[in-house]
Amino acid sequence: MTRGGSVSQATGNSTIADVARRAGVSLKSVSRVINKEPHVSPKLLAKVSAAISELNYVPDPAARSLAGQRSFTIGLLFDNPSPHYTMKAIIGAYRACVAQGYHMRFDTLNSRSGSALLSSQLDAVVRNGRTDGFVLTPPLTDNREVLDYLERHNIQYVRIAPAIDPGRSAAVSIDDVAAAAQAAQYLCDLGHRIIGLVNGPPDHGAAITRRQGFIERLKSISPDIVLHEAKGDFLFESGISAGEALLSEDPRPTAIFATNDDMAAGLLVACGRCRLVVPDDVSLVGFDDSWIATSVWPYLTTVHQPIEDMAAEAVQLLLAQTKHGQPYEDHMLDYHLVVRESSSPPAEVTSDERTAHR
Amino acid sequence: MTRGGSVSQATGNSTIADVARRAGVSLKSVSRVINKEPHVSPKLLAKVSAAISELNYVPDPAARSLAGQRSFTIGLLFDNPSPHYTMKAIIGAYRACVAQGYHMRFDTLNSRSGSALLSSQLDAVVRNGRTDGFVLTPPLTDNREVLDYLERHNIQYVRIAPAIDPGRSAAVSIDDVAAAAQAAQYLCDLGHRIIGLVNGPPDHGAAITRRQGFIERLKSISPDIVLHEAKGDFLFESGISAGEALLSEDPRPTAIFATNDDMAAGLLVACGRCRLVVPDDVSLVGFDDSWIATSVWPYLTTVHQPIEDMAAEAVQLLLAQTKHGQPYEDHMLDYHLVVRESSSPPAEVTSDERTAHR
DNA sequence: TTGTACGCGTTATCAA
DNA sequence: TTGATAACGCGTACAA
Repeated sequence: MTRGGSVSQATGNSTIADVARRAGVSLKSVSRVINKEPHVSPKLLAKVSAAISELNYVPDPAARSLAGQRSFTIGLLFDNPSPHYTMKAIIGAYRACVAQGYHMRFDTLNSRSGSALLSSQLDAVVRNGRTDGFVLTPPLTDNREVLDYLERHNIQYVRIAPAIDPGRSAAVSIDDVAAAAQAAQYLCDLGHRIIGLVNGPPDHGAAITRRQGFIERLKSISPDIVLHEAKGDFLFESGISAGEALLSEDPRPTAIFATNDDMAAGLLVACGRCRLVVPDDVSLVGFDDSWIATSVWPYLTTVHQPIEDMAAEAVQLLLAQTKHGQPYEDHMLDYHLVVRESSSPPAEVTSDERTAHR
Repeated sequence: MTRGGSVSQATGNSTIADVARRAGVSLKSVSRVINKEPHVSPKLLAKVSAAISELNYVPDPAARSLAGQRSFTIGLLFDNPSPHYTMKAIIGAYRACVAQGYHMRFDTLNSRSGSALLSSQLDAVVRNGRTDGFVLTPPLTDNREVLDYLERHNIQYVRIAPAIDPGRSAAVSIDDVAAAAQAAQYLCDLGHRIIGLVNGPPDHGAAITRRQGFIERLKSISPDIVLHEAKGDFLFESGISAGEALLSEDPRPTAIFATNDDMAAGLLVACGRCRLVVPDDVSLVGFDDSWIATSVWPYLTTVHQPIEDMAAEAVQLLLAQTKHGQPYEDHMLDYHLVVRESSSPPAEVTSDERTAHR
């Protein structure tokens, strides 16, 4: 109030012209610095940088996108049944977007609708979105219709955890085969020999890859291991029914691996209903290390997958690829098994039972 | 391919000039229609509307925000411990933003940092955000420093579930007092007379309001009801420790009300550790009806709060208020008790115990 | 390596 | 009630 006049200082909205004047250079030179273009002498860079920070200058994204080609917006595409996965992906991608001065949109597609509907959904997303590119999360990652559409329209995209067409686009993933194998190894090392497996939805590439990694390792450890499989769809409820099916098998599994945490939490319920104590009677291992893994009791042993980092990394790859047309990179991030309270060696009785049954 | 030439049709990027030409009017007239400005004759409106839909015209947000005042971006501010609440709020707010052609940002503030830090966090958010306004979620809703800052900088905002300074801003809420009272009534109707209460963080207005509503109703039903209180912070872990404290009370509560679902899920764990069966030995009631309420077993009886709708409504109020400077509205949305498997009448033993203790 | 002139698609000002 | 014209802040083409 008493300061009077100049509002522009307070809100930090100086323009590129202010910076140029203050640094004693041309508009274009400032622009070069902002966009990290080549042909900028060190001392010009220094002058401009100084002016920018003195004026607290922040480029106006609207003006940039109007003048340039880019919208400074990227889109995150989902069709994921697990809310926990979605949340982490949003957070991670958003972090990367903010860091780069980008907007983020997210949209949900229904990939199980017909191909006509799918393509009209894509039309809608693409048309009013004006995005510079998309990050695809599973299972969209492995949907060829989506991939084809994007390529046909010349739209940049990066995939998270693709299971098909490697090299078709930039991608960020973990080694699902090895991760699931580690879970199998862990359970066997604990002494389990009768093991259950809860699968994910059949259109979900990672679900298939995890199954494969888990089973292969089991077989390679010993041909005597008994494996029971059950269907699932990555949702909590399907974990309950899968668990009830698995626990009524004979011989009954002493350990169950679910291909995601939501279903593992459902297994916990099934165990409760069957009056079985976890981990004493049944060991449980999940996959993802999402919030639900530590929102149930006992806390779930699970494979930690850095979903936030993967999404952030995907955004960075996308931006790098839109700026300089680099060849497709495939970034492999680390996973690790997190051992918590839902797993332990099988009870003695169990091994007696097993021999009795043979 | 065979259609030849015109690319502009396919991608839908026609400009306001195209529309004006096609409708045979001036640029400004089209602009008026788009922005629903007054002084537009019906037949002009009809011509322009027709041209717009024929050309599939969508205004360029970048150009709009450059020429106009608005950034077409609103911000959602969080400092919420519960990830489930956050996710729902994001989804709801995002839905409303997309419907109105707005971008959405979200940022996290740490309101427990000192006031100097808080205000620099706000500076950062406000400066590089260029948002048209903010939606404040609890507990930021009741942080006077934040409110003061926003008003001092003349920034529009809407609060979700405010507990202080009613009328200071537009707001969206539910009647927390009545909602908690209904939970109390429900438990008493079931026959419970020894009841536990898990509180939320002290800086969280709704937590206080819920406590108040719950206790008042209990007292009004009967002065003989025994109430045990425990501290909590809205997180899962605090539910566990609160539960352990409550369950070791003498007389032991036959029912516990947690002021959010995450803590109620923690109570479930405490019950398990104490070898108490829910709901046979202890009834549990939560608040929010978030995902976790149906990701545990037994499913939680809880008060459903329409978080997504509240956030969406908040966005709409904000946009209405930025466009036409209307007076502050306070929208009250509906809640309802969702009875699931975590609650039942107290076991007979319990009422014997109660009389024995008196 | 640096600078100049122009245009991006829209809204705002002012006149008709 | 309508329309012409000047910004908005920045990137791009081209020139120096």
